[in-house]
Amino acid sequence: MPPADETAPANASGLAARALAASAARRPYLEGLNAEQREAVETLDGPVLVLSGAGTGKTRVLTTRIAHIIATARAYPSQILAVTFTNKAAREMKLRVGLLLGEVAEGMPWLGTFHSIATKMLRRHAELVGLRPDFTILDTDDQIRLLKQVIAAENLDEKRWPARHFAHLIDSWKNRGLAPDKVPPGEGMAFGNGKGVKLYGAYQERLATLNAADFGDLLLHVITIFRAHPDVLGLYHERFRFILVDEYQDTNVAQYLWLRLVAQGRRNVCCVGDDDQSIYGWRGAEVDNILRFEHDFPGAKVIRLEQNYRSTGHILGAASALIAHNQGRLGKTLRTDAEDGAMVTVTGAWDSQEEARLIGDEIEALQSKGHALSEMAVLVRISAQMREFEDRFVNLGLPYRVIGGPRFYERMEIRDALAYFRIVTQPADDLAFERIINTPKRGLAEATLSLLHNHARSARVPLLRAAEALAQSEELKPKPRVSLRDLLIAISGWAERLENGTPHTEVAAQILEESGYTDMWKADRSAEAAGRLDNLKELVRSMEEFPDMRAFLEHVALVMEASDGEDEDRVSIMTLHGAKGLEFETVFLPGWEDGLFPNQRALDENGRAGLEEERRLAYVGITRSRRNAKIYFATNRRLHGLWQSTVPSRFIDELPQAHVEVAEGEAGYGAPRHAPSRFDNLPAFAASTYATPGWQRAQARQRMAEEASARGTGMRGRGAAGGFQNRIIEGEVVASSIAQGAGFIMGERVFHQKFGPGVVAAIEGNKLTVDFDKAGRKMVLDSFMQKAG
DNA sequence: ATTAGCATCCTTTTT
DNA sequence: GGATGCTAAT
Repeated sequence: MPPADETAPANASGLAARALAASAARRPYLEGLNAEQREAVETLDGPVLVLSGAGTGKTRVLTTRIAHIIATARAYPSQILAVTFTNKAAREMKLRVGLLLGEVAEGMPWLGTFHSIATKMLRRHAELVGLRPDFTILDTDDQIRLLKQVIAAENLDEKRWPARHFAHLIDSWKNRGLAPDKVPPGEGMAFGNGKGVKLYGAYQERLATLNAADFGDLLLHVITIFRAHPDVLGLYHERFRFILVDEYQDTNVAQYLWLRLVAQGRRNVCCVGDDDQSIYGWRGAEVDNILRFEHDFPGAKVIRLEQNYRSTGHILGAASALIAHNQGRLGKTLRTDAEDGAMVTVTGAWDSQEEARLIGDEIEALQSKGHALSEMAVLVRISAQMREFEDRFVNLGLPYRVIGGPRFYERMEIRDALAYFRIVTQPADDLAFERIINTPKRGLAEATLSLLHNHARSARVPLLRAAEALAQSEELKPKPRVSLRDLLIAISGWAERLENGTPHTEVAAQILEESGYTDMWKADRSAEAAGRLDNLKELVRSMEEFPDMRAFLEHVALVMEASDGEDEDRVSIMTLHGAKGLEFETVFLPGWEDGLFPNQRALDENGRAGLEEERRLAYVGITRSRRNAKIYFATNRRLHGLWQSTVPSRFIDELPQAHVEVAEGEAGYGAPRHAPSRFDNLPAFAASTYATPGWQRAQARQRMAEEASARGTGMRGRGAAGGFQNRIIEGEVVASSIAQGAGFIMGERVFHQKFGPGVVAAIEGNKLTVDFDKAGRKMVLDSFMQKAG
């Protein structure tokens, strides 16, 4: 369908006249922009690359540019293509453009994520790649289940060739714009006894039969269409007078190819990005796209935004010096007019628990001084670090919010419910049918399913149709036959109700009730069951915003998010990746230890490029803060269930002395007291907490083990602390030895990190039986107990 | 058909 | 440590 749903301004001279008239008018939205920003906003014609450092007003430039285009009547909102990576960014941009123009602009139909815009295009031309316009979008889970079938169909051992691995491989091909026939022969050999490419092709065929596309297809199919049908591409050249791209450093090859095809029309393309904030290399982002820009769009104007409006001097100084250790940068020099403010602090902790304790205390201290919790964030390298902070904050009663947990639509109960909705609206959706056929349990498992599969394959019909035929025949035993028939009757009943206009939310609720799905969770005694039922209610409630079931499912596939109270005052806990684009007054950066951050695996797999990406991550972390950045490391951390002693991150050594200070720990917490350049000397604690006999014994044990390993394997690692690297201390040993001389007595009030306050009920060696006020009676190691005042 | 118990694997995350 | 996924037992 050609994109001709609105009339373009009648002709060029009409446009020019209006532009002239408008340019004479006042443009309040330009006020307050600095010279570089203003240039980035006003350079409308031809390709523009904006290199925008952290906190330099990138979003402001983008939104103002859009407002400028519209206000000067250079194009209608519907003639502007604006692409972001996340729905959140798209929403924010929409909102801010609206604010700038004061409600004048009706929604911009082509402002969205790469994927949502590609989907919109693909639905219009689906038949050109063998899909129907109402194709289903599969998520990763569906994708993997489908791949399992494809792999099994080739008689390959699923264990040797895991579907998950293959899914990554296919994604990486799709991210590079490679259809099955374009994959370099060598690469396909690596999987499935050399059948990689064949399997990829089989998978694509299955997708077509299912009338489905995975996330990678959305872009890839559109690229295929654009290449094979210049007339279709021409429609979009005609339409899009201006193109804007956010976070350009994160584009992968497919996105780049797509963009280049669309932008080669009028060449009014403006990309905004920061090579120093490229942190998605591992999922196919190509920083080189920034360098290629000038090559592909000759005569491109490059504008640097270097005035930082976010952070104080010390924070900017520390971050800039750190990132300067990277080679292969385009290079920017950020400057600020802000005061120096507080230095970046570095604090050492004995272990990760103490680290969490220190941060918790500091947050409470700030809070009591009147700082908002919503202005503080804990930014971790890996999600596994989050639990420790959650535990600690629960104990302190600090409200917190974890950002980037499992997404709402990825939860089991939501996916199950959606599968029901899908099969009702999309009879060909075999994956949905398979998901719900025996959920809740109706005695339709493997045996029945394989019978269905055989039928479906030989008759070349979807599973649902095969099931209908089978339910009439004698092939099934009476029991499964009856329950299959009941299910089919129910499904067609629901479909009918949707057809004849029963509100979709009502039908949805009925589906969940009548299928027995909610009953299944009501009968479940496990702790999460109640939450799952809530989620289901929330799901049905959220459907109200959509006109019908189909629109709802479309939305869900691409955008669905949990809506937890964003406006409450809470500390945020999130990964460094999740923090990109956000800012806080105070940022806590725990876990700066070699191996964790920079992450060992990034180093192993990608060498120096990996290290540089980790360093950019560190840079992103520090530059999230407006006033305070607080870095932490622990000398002992439990990884994969084992205690390991760790070495402070090399990034700490790279921080400039002029902007960084070593924090004095709270009394008794044993913060190291030495110069920042001497972090390698750890562990060298002399603080009182660790001067207990038990701890000294543990140290002696460490030394013995160390000497033993030195004799056995020779010295390794670096410097004086080298011997401590990679050494494993069993949790029990450390814990019980610290406990020596703890001297608890019966009836004593005690406190436990996890269970809270309680009373000692019995003592057995180093094990205490404690009646906790909240958690009841528990047996715990005394080393985990503290005496309560 | 269901489930308990055992082995295995551990970044980062969007769509 | 803990989630996940498979085997083996009921």
